[in-house]
Amino acid sequence: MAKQCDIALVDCDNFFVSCERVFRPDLEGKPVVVLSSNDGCVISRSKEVKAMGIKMGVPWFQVKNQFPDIIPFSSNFPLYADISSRVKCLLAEFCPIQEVYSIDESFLDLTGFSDVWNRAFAIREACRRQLGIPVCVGIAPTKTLAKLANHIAKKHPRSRGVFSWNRLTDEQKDRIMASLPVDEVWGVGRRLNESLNRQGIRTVLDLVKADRAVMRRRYGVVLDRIITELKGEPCLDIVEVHPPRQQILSSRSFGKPVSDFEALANAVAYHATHVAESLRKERTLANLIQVFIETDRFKTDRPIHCPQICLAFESPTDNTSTLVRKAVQGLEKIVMEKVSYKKAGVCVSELEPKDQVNQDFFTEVDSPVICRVMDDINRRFGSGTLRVCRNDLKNRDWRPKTDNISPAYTTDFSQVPECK
DNA sequence: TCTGGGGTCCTAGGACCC
DNA sequence: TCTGGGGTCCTAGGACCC
Repeated sequence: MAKQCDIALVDCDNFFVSCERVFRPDLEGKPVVVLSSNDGCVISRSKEVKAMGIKMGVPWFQVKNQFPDIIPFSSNFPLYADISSRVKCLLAEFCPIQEVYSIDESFLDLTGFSDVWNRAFAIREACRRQLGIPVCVGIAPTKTLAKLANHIAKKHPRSRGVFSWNRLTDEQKDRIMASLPVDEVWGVGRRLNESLNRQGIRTVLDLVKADRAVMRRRYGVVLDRIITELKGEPCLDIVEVHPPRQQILSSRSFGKPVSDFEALANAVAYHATHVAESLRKERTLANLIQVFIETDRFKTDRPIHCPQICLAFESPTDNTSTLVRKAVQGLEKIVMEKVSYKKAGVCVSELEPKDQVNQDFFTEVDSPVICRVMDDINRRFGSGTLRVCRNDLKNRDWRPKTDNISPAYTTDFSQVPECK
């Protein structure tokens, strides 16, 4: 028999809220939410908020008046990204094989350690004590089961934050799977859940016991892999090094509707700049650029207009000026006069690694010196210190609302908290 | 008044080729 | 009268994730 693997999923508890609480310990035990861009939707909830029945993703305006005690934060991604990287570094001290799955989750391959169970508790303790971030750990032979085990660790206080599938008897496994609805499974979303329910598959156990051939035919390879993993047979590997991204996108809803062309061009230039910086960070070059603008999709009394255009570069590029120029050209082609837009974005694709691009004698593939200088200055003095003209601070009417933003405690010297 | 942003993978179907 | 079939590639759209 093959040796059983110990795959751990470490998942931070309500991560964004926990990050805010690191610098605001007075908020411990109080209902706190973090909102999406424009203070639009609830994207992280403290357990007090979950207990009030407020669902993930609900529009903030629908709940804020009803629950005046809730303390809202606009999202502060530089802070969350910084704390996230500290968590990943700390985890690396406990396990050399780590897949960084998302901003608040990592898979660790603990197979071979003699102290898996105690190690999981040690991880939890270290994250709490050294970083102030509560985490839960789920351990299982496969990633899909580790996700499930993590869910149990989070939900049941008796687990004290760690749950191992590998310590269960077969009867216990069946009992747990029979008690969990099928949509708790990683990869079973709303549509699949509805469809499975119609077939009479309501619990995780129903799915595991379902006819494999039928499932495969009806739902394809994805669900087939999920079932295999739920049976304890791994088919998803730990991905230690992420392949380069295939597309890079930057977009935002506006704080208020925008019809002025200069303001739209400013937004598009802002996103093109952002995308160019990401390309240089990833060391990839783009062949295609897509520009899109959208009217308010929630306003049903007027037509929805979502034009987009895709343009090719003459040669692959990561140059801010080139991207901005092309993006604004695209915008000119799709924008309609006297229409109010609510969102704009830029997406690049057909990316290729910079060092593998065929060098063409007549075109410059290396970023021009000016981009490197811009990156250096912006890194040192703050994002946006040096910009192209289109990306000027005038015409920033489109800026999203961030009424409840916390300071950049850990990434800006002028905002480091003071001790008195 | 007010409704996020950034990704990946899979599949079906059409175009095209021999 | 009768009008191939199999393979690949590409793309758009759907579904899912956090």
